[in-house]
This record gives sequence, C-alpha cells and structure tokens, in this order.
Amino acid sequence: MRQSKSFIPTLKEVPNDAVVPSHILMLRGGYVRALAAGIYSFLPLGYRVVKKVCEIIREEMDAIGGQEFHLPALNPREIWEETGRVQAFGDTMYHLKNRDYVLAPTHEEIITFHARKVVKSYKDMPQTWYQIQTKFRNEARPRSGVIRGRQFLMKDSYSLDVDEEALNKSYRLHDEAYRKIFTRAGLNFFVVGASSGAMGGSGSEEFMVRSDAGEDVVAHCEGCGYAANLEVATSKIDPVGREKDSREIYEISTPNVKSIDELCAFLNINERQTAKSRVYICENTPVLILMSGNDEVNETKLQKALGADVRPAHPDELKEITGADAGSIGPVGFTGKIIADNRIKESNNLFSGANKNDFHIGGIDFLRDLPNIQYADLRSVESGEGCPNCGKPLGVFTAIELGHIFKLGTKYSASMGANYLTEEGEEKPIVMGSYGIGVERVIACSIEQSHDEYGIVWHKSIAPFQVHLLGLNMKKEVIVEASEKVYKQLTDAGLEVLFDDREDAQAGFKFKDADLLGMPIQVIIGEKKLAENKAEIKIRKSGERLEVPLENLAGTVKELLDKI
RNA sequence: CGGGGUAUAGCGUAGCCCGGCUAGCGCGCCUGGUUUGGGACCAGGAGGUCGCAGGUUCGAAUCCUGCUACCCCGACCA
Repeated sequence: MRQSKSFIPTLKEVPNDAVVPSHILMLRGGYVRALAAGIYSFLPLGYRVVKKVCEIIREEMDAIGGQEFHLPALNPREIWEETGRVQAFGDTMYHLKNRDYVLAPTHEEIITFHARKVVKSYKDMPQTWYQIQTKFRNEARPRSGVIRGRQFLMKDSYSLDVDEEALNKSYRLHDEAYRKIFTRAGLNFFVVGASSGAMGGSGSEEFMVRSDAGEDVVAHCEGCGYAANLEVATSKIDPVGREKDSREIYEISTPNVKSIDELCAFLNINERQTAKSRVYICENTPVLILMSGNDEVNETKLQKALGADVRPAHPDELKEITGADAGSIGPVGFTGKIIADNRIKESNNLFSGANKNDFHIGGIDFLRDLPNIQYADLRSVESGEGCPNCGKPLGVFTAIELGHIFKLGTKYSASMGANYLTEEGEEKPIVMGSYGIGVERVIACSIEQSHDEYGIVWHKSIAPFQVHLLGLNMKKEVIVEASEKVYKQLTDAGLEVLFDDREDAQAGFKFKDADLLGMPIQVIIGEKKLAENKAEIKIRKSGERLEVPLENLAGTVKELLDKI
C-alpha cells in the first residue's frame, strides 16, 4: 500500500486525553480515533490489525470444530427476560427508546434461542458456535482507550454438549485453542483459575496479560505458573507462632500512638509482635478482625469467611462499639465475634490496643485470653512472598483480562427450555460453555507489552504490514526507480508492504513515522547504499541494521521475518 | 454513582487569580523558493461561536450560576 495515498494521520504530540501507552500509540499512529467516551473508530491501519487478530482467532476456532455465526446485535428484550438478565445487567444493558429492543452485551440468550429450536437430540451434539462481533455495554466508566469501551469487538463461542463430561472436553479444547491464539498473537500471557462468579456454572479460567493499565490485581509465579486473583491468592509465609512462656497481660500508656509503625517504634518491637485490630460490620453486628502487624485485611476473603457482606465500621461506630478510636482498639475485653488471620493463629505475647484511647495491652495470649477467637485466611498476598505451590517468590501486579472461558452448565438451557432427548429418550437441558476473547484487548495488550519511547513494536503476526519500505528522497529519480522496483519485488513475493513513497516527507520524518507505526521490518532505500546496489534493513524490535543487496531482498526479508 | 481535574484553530498549549483581547505561541495546513539519512529552513498566507446557556459589568476567554463533554481515582464489571 502506498503511503502517499493512504489515510494514516500520525500525530507528533500526545493527545491530551490519552494516558496509557497503548491508547497514546494507537492515536498517534493513526490506528484509531475516538468518537465518544469508550467508542472508537478503527482507521484503515487499525482495522488491518483487527482483521489479523480475527483471522488468527478464526483459524484456531475452526481447528477445534467451531462454526462461525453472524448474530444480531439488536435483540428483542423479551428473550433476555427469559433468563432474568435484563435485571441482572441493569444499567449496563442498552435499551432502545422507540422499540422494545436491547443492544446485546453478549449472546448466551441468542445462542440458546437457536439451540432450543434445532438441537433436539443427543445426536446433534457436540456443537461449537462462535461469532466475532460488536458488543454493547453501557460501562459506567470507560477507560484506557480501547481496553474498556462501551462498544467493543468480542469473539464469543458457545459449546453445546450432552453432559458434564462432554462439556469438559469442549472446555479443554477451548483452553488449548486460546493458548494457541494468544501465543500466535505474540502475547506473554498467563492463566488464572477464577471462581465462576456471576455467570453461573462450575469452572472458569481467565487469560491475562500483565499491564499497568490492567484492572485486576493478580499474584503470579514465574516458576510454576501459579496465578490467582489477589482476592483469593495465597502464599507461603512464616506463621508468627508462640513463644515458650506467656507473659501476663499488662497495660501500657502509649500517648498519641496510632499506627502499627508508631507502636513498634514506641515499644521498640517488631511488627510481628503486634496484632492490628479492624472492626467490620457484618449483618449489623460488629466483628473484630486481627491481623499481624501491617497486613491488610482482604475484604473478599473476609466476606467468604463470614458468609455475608461486610463493611468497615465508621469512626463514630468504633467508639461506641469498643470505647476507643481507631489506633487503640484491641481484642481484650471485646465482647463480639473475633476473627484473626491464620498468620497469628494461637500466638502469644502480642501487643494490641486496649480499647481505651492512648493505651495498648501487651502479653496477649490468644489461647489463654481469647477463648472464642476464630481463625481464617484474611490477608492479601504481597509481592515477594512464596508461591503456595513451589515456594518461589510471587509477583503481585495488575493485569488485563483478555479472555475468559466458563463452564455454564445448564443455567441458560434450563431457564430457556433448550432441551434434547438422550439415547434413552429422556429429556435433558443442553450443557453449555461460554468462551470470550476481547479483540481490541488483544491489540492493546500487544502494544502495552511491546513498545518503546518511539512507538509500537508489532509482533509480526498482527502487524498491519510486515514490511515498511521507505524511499528516502522521492524527488530523486534513482530512488524512485529503485524503491518502486523493490516494492514490486517484495509484494510479488507475497509480502505485505507499506511503501512510504511520499514526496514531501523528509528522511527523518519517515524514520520517525516508521518507528511510530511499528512494522517489524523496515527496508530503507537511500542514495548512499543504493550506489552499492544495496538497501538497508532495520529490525524494529532490536534496532539492528543490515545492509542487503537489492537482488533477492525479498528472500532476505522473509528469512528475517521467520527469525523474529 | 461519589471524589478530583480539564475544556481556547486539526494537535499541543499561553492568557484566567488581578476583567481592557484586535486572543498569543509551537506543530500541522496552503503558496513560492531552498533543502533532503532521524519529525528541515526562509518568505508569504488561511484557519477561533475561547465547550454551551444565562447573569454581573461601560466592557467577559477572564468574575458568578446552571448545564454538557472528556480524562483520572474509587465504586461497579457477563
């Protein structure tokens, strides 16, 4: 494609409202433009990337027997009423004003609608149906460019099976296909086994990419691949344990000592010798939580331990419940429920608040002094702690969810009456799975993972073009002639080439644009090298430069492409 | 939805506190010329309802009120 005739509006400066690298670079490179918050147009170059990603997805989905559909985005609301999801989605679902339609945020209902009409026998299964299509969600807060939009492209597939065992097979096939897809796209991803969540069903995995632009916090082990959402992640840490002799309880005057750090400094003790108290309200009843030192309470874990929602107590409630303000609260004398983190299970000689402002208590023995105490895993894993599987240090960081696979079970088939007849003539609901990939996220993650201060560094599999051919001075006849020849040679060899044939752009300008746009290979035709019948090749990723004879340039480029 | 921020030419911005503007600058754009290996130079030129609507004032980009849009943090997230 000739750049002189292409619409590639690159930007030298960073647009005011972009902050994450992928967003900045997509805008600067002329890949996308915003239409409104969370709504983006893909420009020609960007759409080429979209098509590349979709093609990889298609190939791998087809390879596991997937059949591509094209389903409507406009759906009658009543179909969504059948599963109660109009209410479940709430404000996230778009409703039309002048007809009783909704814009589909996903397609379980539509798939189930078709399945119940035609999939009537065990002989009709298994089926894997997929589509790559725009989804609409009225996100409360779109952000990070294309990463969280109100309208986005999603590949979603649905498996239809006769029973759990068959579902497991479909699920495994998707798991493998997803790994292939993300690997082919050049992504450095990892897989988090998640709880099934609001989708229902019995199992799910999330495919994640590490990124500062991510919205999920995960703990990940490079060593063995262990990965878990921070909400459920665990680690190997040393318990505080017990000292040989328990001291007596004693009260200490600790004026103006509020935090654990201040307490440690005041008493010249280690934070592991302290028990931090936090008060939560659970079903209108106060619960005292004890953590070791500065360990943070993980509210998700706490809710799981209590089996109900919690909220931190307000400051005025603290005083009423404990008789003290935050900073002086402790378990001794507390009459309500007490739960301590496993790290300080059955410990002794600990310091904590005295439930009296400006006083703390020392010598607390959980076994002796707190007969009704319970224990649970309540702390959030921190970076560097041991992996629960292999003991190597865990990394805790944010990540972007690229894909999610679910075992749905019969949630939708049962509520919508999508039943089939078994070999024995028994009527049963179809057992379903649901598998999604965020197409734009694949692109954004790729950029998040692969860029430098100059621009994007595309992985060859999803780059809009494999080669960026730069004719440096297109006012010189020799350069024009030579670069036209090279353009022909490369395209004839089946390479995808973006040819910077612009007459009015200077060399430096073209170099900057090429680095920004990020094609894996740059072929540079300049006067000096041309005198020796050579072109220069720059590998975008490494910055490496090679001088290559014009004859069989295409062959050399192909070899290089194979290597990177 | 709560908190914070921003809105001036296609992009990036100055001016706003302390009203006096005929709104300044860089990039980009147009014309002509020079240049040509890392976002060139010279000369000339076009381009603005200062987000919108009210108000205060002799006078508003600037002060006040309301609204809208966008960004960030949080809540939420099949």
